[in-house]
Amino acid sequence: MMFAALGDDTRLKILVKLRSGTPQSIKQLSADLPVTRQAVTRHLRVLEEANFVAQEIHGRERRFVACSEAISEAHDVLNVIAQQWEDALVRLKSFTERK
Amino acid sequence: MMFAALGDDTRLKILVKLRSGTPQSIKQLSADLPVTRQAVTRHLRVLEEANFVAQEIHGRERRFVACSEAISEAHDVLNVIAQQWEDALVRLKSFTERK
DNA sequence: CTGTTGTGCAATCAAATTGTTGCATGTTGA
DNA sequence: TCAACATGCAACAATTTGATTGCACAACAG
Repeated sequence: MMFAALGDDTRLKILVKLRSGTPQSIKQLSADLPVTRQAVTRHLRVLEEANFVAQEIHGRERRFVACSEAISEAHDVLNVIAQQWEDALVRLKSFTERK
Repeated sequence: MMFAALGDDTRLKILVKLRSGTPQSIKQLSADLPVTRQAVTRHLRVLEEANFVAQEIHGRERRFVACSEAISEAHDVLNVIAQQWEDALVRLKSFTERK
């Protein structure tokens, strides 16, 4: 799920790394993270399933970029909970009930 | 952690229930959720630790209300990741590094 | 006082999460 | 061609999470 994907420190760090906009390989992203490359791969899959990142295959590398759409969607849901966007309630309802 | 607290469907539903602003007891909150009262109690503790809710004791009841501060903090972090608030980067760094 | 009600706490359990190591495989470049 | 490199995949272990049941207890209402 969306927020669950953000609920891990390593994944947040990965997203921060991707803020630059430059596509980065798994190797690059693993560089100064305290976990193995394989662990980073798993985190990237979680982020991809929640649409926070997308990948482009480039030779033997898989380069990842951040997707701003999912982030603004998360944004919207927060707004609903914060009761700032009354008329977006329907969207939240469909969100919390669709699974 | 902040987003981890939001990363559960039941907890999101609890927050939506609390959108009304009316303090609600554990019993009330458990009412039409598909889990036991004890499970809801645990979820409320998680939400409280992340400062999404606060409680006020009222006789034998514990009534919970939503706290908008934590939600806007989550908001801020999303903004940073979305690269919309360049100058808030420092805050995110301290956030992701403080544990 | 006494029964009902709202909660807390502990023990337990299954499933998911996070991480590891080891080995296989396709790509690149000298 | 062949070694180095970037990954994928599988097996496993440890921890956390989400939920349950059962029992205890304090507060309210009659």
